[in-house]
Amino acid sequence: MYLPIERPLRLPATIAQALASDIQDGRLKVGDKLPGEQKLAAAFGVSRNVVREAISQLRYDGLVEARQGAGAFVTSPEQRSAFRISPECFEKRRELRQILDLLAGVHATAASLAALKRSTADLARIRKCLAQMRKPMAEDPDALARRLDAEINFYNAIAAASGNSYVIDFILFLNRRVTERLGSVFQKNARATEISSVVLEEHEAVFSAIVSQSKNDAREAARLHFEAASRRLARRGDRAE
Amino acid sequence: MYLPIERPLRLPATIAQALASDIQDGRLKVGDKLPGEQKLAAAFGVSRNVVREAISQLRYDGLVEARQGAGAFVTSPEQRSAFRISPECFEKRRELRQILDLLAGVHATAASLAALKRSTADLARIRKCLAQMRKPMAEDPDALARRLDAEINFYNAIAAASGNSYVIDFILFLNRRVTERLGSVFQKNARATEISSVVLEEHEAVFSAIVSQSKNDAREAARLHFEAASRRLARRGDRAE
DNA sequence: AAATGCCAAGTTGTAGGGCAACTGGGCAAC
DNA sequence: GTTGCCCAGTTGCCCTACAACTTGGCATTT
Repeated sequence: MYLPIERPLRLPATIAQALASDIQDGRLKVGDKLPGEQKLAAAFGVSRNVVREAISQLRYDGLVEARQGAGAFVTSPEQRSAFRISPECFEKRRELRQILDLLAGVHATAASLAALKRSTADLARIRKCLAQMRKPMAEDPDALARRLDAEINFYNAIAAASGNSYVIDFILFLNRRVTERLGSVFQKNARATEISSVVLEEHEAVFSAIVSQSKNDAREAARLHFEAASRRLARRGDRAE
Repeated sequence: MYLPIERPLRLPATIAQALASDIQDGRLKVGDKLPGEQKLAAAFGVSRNVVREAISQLRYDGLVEARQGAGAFVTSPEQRSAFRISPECFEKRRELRQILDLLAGVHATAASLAALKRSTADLARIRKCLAQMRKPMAEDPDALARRLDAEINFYNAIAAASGNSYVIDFILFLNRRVTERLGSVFQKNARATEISSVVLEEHEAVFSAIVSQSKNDAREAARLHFEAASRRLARRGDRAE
C-alpha cells in the first residue's frame, strides 16, 4: 500500500552532484583543476572521506581525472566512460519522448538482429510473451502493471534473441524505467487496462517478421511501434497537460 | 613520441571490479547480502575506506544497494542506473562489431531526426565536415588520425543537429572510442590515409538526404553506412586474424 | 497466546587524524 | 644552461572512533 519513504541523498552523492553540475554548467571548464580535497572538505563542511567518495564517483564516470600528487582535473566530454541517464530524466514528458526516440532506433536494431539469429527456443519465448499480451486481463488494481510487464517482456525477449549483449543490456536498462513512467502517464486517464487492437497489431507485425526471418520488415515494424508510442505519448500530453 | 606509461589500477577500482565480476558471474546472486565492509577489508587486506569507495562505485552503477544499518545487497539488473561500456570492450573485434551494430541504429535515428529538424546553421556545419572528408590528405604520420577525425566530426555534427540530447550524448560517448579502435585496425594494413570513394558516397548520401529533409532516406543511408562499416571490419578481420 | 516496547549486536555513514607516494616549482650547485 | 635537490602541496591509503540505523531476540504488557 505505502511506498518506502524517500531517503535523503548521502553526503558523497550530494557533493558529487554539486561538482558534476559545476562541470556541466561550465563553472569548471575542461582542464581546470578542482580545489584540493581538504579545501573541498572545508568548503562543504564535511570530512575528507566524503569528498573522496564524491570525487571517486566523478572519476568513475570519467568526468574528472585524478593524478596523485597533482590534483583532480576536469576531462573532456569525449572520454567519459559511461552513458548515464539519471532517474530524473524520466520525469519530464519532453525528456521521455527523446528517450523513446533513442529507444526506437535500438529496438529496431534488436528486432532486425533477432530476425536473423533467433533460435526456435527464442521464438517460443517471444511467442509466449505475445500470447500474454493477447489475453484479456482481469480488472484488478494490478491490471495496468501486468499489461506493461507483458509488453516489457515481449521486447526484452526480442532483445535477448538478438545475441548482441550491448543491445540487450541497453534495452534492459531503459525498458523498465521508460515503461514505468509511461504507466504513470497512462494511469491518469485510467482506462488502459487492455492493449488496444491497434497497438497489438504493431507488436504482431514485429513478431511475424521475426518468425519469417525478414530483417528489414522486423526493423521497420519495431521502429513504427515505438514511433507510434512516442506520438501517442505526445497526444496524451496535449490532453493532460 | 612516447605515450604516457600505463598506471596500475587503484585499490578501490580493483576491488570494485572483483566484486562486480562476482555479481556478473553469479557468485553473488540478486538479493544476496555482501560481506560486511570490515570483513571485506580483512579479506582483501585493505582498509575499510578502500572497500567503501569500491562499494560506492557499485552503488553508483546500481549493482548493489546499501542500506544503513543492514548491509549492501545485490540489486536486480533492471535497476542499474548506468549503461557502461568499459574500455576493454573495444579490444576484441567481435565486441567492436556488436557495438557498431548498436551504433548503426542510433546513428540512423540521429540522421532521421537531423533531416527533420536541421537548421541552416546545422547544415553549414555538416557541409564543412563533408568538405574536410573530400579533400585529399597530405601523406604524413597523422594522415590517418585526421581522416578519422573528419568522419567523427561529420557524424557528431549530424547528431548535434538532431536536437535530441540523449542521442547526442550517446553518439559523442561512443564515436571517438570506436573510431580510435577502428583506426588501430586500419593502421595494420597501412594504406587507408584517404577515404575511399565508396565510403565517401555513403557519407554523401546521408548528407543529401538531410539537405532535402527526407527523414526516411537519411535513416536508411546512415544505417547502410554503418552496416557496411561493420562488414568491412569483418573482412579485414578475416584477412588479419 | 499475541501484541507491544525495548535492548543489544551488527552494519553502514561520517569524522578526523596520520603517513606514504607523487608532482611541480623554485633554488643552488655545477 | 643544465642538473640535481629540496619543499610545499596533493592524492592514495590506513586507522580509530562515533553517529545513525537495522535486525532479531527478549521482556513486558495486554
